[in-house]
Amino acid sequence: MISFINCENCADIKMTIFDVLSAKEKELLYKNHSCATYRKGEIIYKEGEKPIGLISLSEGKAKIFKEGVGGRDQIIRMASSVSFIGYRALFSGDNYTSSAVALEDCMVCIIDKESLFTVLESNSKLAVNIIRFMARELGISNSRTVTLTQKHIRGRLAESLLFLLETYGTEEDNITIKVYLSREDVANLSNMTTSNAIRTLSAFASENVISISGRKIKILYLKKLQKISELG
Amino acid sequence: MISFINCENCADIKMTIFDVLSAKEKELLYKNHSCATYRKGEIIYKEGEKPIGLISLSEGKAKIFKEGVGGRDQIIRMASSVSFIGYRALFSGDNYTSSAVALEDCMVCIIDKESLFTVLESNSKLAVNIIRFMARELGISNSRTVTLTQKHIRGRLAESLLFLLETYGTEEDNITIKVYLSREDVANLSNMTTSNAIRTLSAFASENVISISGRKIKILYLKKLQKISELG
DNA sequence: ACTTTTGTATGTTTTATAACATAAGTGCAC
DNA sequence: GTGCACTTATGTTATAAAACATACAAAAGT
Repeated sequence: MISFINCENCADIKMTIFDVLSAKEKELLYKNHSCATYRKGEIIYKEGEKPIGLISLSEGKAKIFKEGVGGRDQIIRMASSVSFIGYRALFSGDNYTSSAVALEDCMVCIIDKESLFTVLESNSKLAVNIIRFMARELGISNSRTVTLTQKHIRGRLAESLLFLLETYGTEEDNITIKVYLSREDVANLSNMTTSNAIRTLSAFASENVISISGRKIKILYLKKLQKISELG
Repeated sequence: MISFINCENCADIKMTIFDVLSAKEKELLYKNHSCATYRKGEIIYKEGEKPIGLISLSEGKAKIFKEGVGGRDQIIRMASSVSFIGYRALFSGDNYTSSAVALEDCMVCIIDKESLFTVLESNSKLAVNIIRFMARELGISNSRTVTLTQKHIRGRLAESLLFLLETYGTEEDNITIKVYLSREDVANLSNMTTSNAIRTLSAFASENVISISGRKIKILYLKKLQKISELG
């Protein structure tokens, strides 16, 4: 847990990745961090901009997406608190190659780039943690490349729903996915048009695999959804 | 340059990523490395296997691919000497999530996992280099996810040809792509069926954008190919 | 309360691409 | 050299998904 204990906004940041830091190192990061809030729909960072630090999403949910060929967005990641966003460009030294938009009111904590790299160079354990973290992300990305290209619409949508379930969990009823997405976002996550996302969600609902009420989606028949996802 | 100067096989390994190592550290890696050769078509590693070390492709070319839903492969990376392969699983602690096959006779150099991690924990500069390297790979992977899903066949094939050109360069004539791939490999790289790869290559040839003689592909009109790739 | 905008839903048409079929060419084994 | 398997080539058909069209519902602004 990073010791941002003096910062009321970041007090709850639990980043096991920082477990390996000394008190002094944590202090340096703490001294050089800042907080910001974003309202639902606001841009946290944008494709082409230069990263100024490591952004940790302390509260709220965000979508990370790239603009595609015909202006069609592809969501490449759904972020939930607490996790890092925008770290790829920061580490590679590029400008952002994707954008982040708040899906609900968000609180972020930005650790200054210079300080982070100072700590990174002094503490190889942190660096190894980050390598491990990024290796997992790369695995997810490669996997998505295959499923998004090879699975059919139903398979892709089923996978997305499972993915949302895993990422955001459920409400108290244990079946309602705890995220509030437009059909367009669902489509952009699943590589399909909005029409087809609506259509296929309806199909799943009429098959009693899920139930829809507005943007709230309940998973009624998990096994079947998993099967649809696997079969592609 | 990693000081594998005593190893006749690895003498030519120039990995700037290891520049930051001390003589002692290089020595440790050297002592704990081994070499292997693979003939064209042989499997270097396979999806599901456990990584035993960091593999550096010292000579030859290889394709890295994942098996998709209907047994259809998706090539996620084309590797050329000198570069690392199979590092993702090594760093994440997983088993391999992709396979590597030699496209021509290959020589690899395997640095023992334990030794690598020892050096990695003692030298944060190496770790930072690896973080930077992986961040770039993640960017490429995300980018490919979007282009492979959103571009049309012609755009995807054009992009693949440009990608091969960039990765492997040309023969002495400056226009023949320096790699010898089956149409099936081209298809698996571009997310299309073999038929469509053949068809679209023929189309490009009849438009004088490329010329084909067997598996040798010449880029006749680079600008046009780039345009086809951009338009999608 | 009323219009305007935005999102959702669903039917119809069109199109890109896969699937299938077949033939010709190429390289390899014997 | 001859036969066999594999690759390349190309035409035809089938189909999944996009594009388009329209209607309705919900939210937002006036």
